[in-house]
Amino acid sequence: MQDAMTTEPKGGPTPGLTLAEQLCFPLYAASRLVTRLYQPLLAPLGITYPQYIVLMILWEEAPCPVSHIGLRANLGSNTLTPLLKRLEQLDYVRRCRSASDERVVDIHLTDSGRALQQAAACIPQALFDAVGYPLEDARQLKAQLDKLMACLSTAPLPDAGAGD
Amino acid sequence: MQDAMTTEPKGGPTPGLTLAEQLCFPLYAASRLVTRLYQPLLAPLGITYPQYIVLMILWEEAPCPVSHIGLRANLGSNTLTPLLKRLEQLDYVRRCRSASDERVVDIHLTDSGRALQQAAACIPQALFDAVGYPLEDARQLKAQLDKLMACLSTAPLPDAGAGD
DNA sequence: TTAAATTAAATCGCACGCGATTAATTCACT
DNA sequence: AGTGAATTAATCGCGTGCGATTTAATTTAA
Repeated sequence: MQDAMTTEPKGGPTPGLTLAEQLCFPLYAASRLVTRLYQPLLAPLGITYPQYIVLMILWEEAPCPVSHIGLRANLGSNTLTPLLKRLEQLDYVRRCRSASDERVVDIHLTDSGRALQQAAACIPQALFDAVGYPLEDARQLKAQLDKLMACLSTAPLPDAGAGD
Repeated sequence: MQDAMTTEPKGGPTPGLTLAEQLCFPLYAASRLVTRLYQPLLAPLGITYPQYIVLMILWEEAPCPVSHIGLRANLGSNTLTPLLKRLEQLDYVRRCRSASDERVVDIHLTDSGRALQQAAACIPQALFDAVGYPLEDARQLKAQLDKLMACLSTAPLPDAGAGD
């Protein structure tokens, strides 16, 4: 049952690259696993994990334009518009076209939306308690992820065949 | 228009938990960013990032049942069945019901599917070169992610209201 | 001042993820 | 053998993500 394929420096093609290859999957898997852990805690509030992410931004900065949420969360209007419409249907936000610039849609929190912040306040703690992940490791992991994000953001988009 | 509650006062609720809250977002954002970096390199091969993940598993272990891929990638048949059908349409895999157990569908690599491994071999290197992320950091990040995964996997699914 | 470029959302299409259910097959137990 | 539990994929429904295009409003440049 236990394959030893994860670390096979013997004859593998350039061990460093293999490791880089391995980095992508834990990231993909861990992200989905975290989403799954949040889900049962968010379900009683009627929201999904991406909606929770957006609400965290709004709890800090509402009212703000859709584009601002997009910058913070790295999401486009193609994702945010339907998501925000769902939050509006839940009466957590209101979408108002800006008076000064009719192109902009400002997202406002409703009273329910603000109240939700209190209801969600216990979630991080509940998760941290359930998962036995040491706080110091969390700090390091976050620092590493921030560093990775910085590198990824400034990275030139690689092209397929032609080398520059 | 600026409420004092939005910006966190110094008496915030347990700084450690706030950090834990912060961990979820970088994970979510980094995972999507990595996917986006892979995409232009995978597009010429006609495959998506999740398809690439599945193919990496198959390059190691094909032929194997759908359920085995699901265990390795933490994906269910609801995700894998349509994904594998697309890989089959691309002539990268074949789906054959097992003779010994008719419930099982074994996934085989085609010649094209095997050839794809060579074509994709340069991708990790290309990315590693494009992103200036130090190898040593990648090692540490992977180690942290593996540790997190271990904790998440063994964690009891947290329930909303009632404890335990 | 109008035409062109720019910007912000919305829309469209497709491919995940995943909770839930269904259908078919095999296993276990009497 | 026979019935019920368990297992494996497939299916359904919904909500993202995201490349691409569209629409509307604003800025700019001519």
